Amino acid sequence: MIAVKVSEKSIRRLSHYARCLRLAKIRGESIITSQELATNCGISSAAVRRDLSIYGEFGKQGSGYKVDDLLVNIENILGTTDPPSVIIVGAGSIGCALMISGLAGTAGYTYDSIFDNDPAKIGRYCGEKQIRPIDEISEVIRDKKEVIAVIAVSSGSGQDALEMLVDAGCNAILSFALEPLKAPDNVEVRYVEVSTELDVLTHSMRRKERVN
Amino acid sequence: MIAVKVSEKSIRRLSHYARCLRLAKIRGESIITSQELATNCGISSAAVRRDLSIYGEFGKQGSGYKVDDLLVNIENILGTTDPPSVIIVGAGSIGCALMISGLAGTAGYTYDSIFDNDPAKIGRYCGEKQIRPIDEISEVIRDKKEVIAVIAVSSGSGQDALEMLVDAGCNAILSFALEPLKAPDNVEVRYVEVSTELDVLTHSMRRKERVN
DNA sequence: TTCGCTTAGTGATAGTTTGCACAATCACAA
DNA sequence: TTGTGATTGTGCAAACTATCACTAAGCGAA
Repeated sequence: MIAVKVSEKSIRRLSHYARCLRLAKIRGESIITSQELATNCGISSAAVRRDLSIYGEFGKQGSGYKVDDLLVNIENILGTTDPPSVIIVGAGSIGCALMISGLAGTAGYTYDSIFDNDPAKIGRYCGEKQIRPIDEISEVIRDKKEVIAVIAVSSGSGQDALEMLVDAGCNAILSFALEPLKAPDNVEVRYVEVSTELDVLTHSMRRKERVN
Repeated sequence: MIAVKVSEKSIRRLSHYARCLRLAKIRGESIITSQELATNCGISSAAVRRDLSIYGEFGKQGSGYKVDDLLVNIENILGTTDPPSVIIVGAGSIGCALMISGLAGTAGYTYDSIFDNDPAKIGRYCGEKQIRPIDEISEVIRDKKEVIAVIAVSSGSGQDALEMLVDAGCNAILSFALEPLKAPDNVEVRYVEVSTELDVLTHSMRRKERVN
């Protein structure tokens, strides 16, 4: 496959399409149109077609896209055909909740293990898995080769966690920490920013009041 | 204040600036430059100045921005000077974790209450707060006037939860549910999409392998 | 087959966002 | 007061993104 350079927004949308396709598959549908995908994802059908056409011609004029084939193709593009393991750093309430709630309905990710540096927590269970001491992280990362790490440590320790992960060879991180983290260029860091989402909601709510 | 029409991206960045400013305040700094804000948020200083100049001239050439004043101004713009209450629908692991972990370090949001429809859970504690029956939601929303609701229910029940909230008068929702939700135009819905973030990370990781 | 209907793929266009670069302005020191 | 160094606010160009609207192609019925 040719590695096309494409925007992050487009990749996010591919992820949404994949989710819709999985649902359509469950419903037993075998064909889906750009219009249906668009409605499900809240965008225009032209956007859907454009996103998909970047990578090839997956559809058939007059009918639409084969659900199974398109899903396979998108998972190929995303690389989620054989998804990497996910580990969690920090067995606080958020870390444990992620572990327990699992990732059902996603591309097939599974939480492999969870770590903490608090001796009192080590050995306890989060769902099925026991909390492991943090020094075992590098071993796990080396074994798995490819790992996405979720940082769910308490405020202020995010940067330390990141550095430990990077040293161990991890290059994909999803952080729930509030603070912005610094990482080398070859490491991709993304954030789940609950507080920013709340700010955006507040802004929109208050703006409406002003306008009305 | 004039209600300027502005992009969501810009609002998100304002939220980040606010966070940086709070940290700077804690560190005891009284002046901050666009360059410092930019470095902290991982963007260019021109972007910072542009975002801020949309709403007024908050800075002083030659020195920078007064930390306190700028923070007040941004909180005014976002509407977070007096932030709305946040309620949680769904006392599963994620809902409870949010309640427990709290919102320290944010604009000052507090989780007001948490609801579930499972009789077995009602009355139990999530941190300080007892889980309340779901039929009390509309009462709470009416009392508070302005509420942001976090949907953290199990897969498949997201739409039901949303409709109940909308009926009760809530018009700002943050959903952790996987499925895309349908809502009236006057209701703002945002999503925390852990699985999409993982997909984006996987894509970036796998793309690097191909290129190298 | 042929016609009419549906839908994918895409060139062109309009709209947004970003980044550069510089004039205007301020603080401060001599 | 005058000169120097720093930093803001912004015009402009370039890059990027979304949208329209059309062509080409497939499907099914008569």
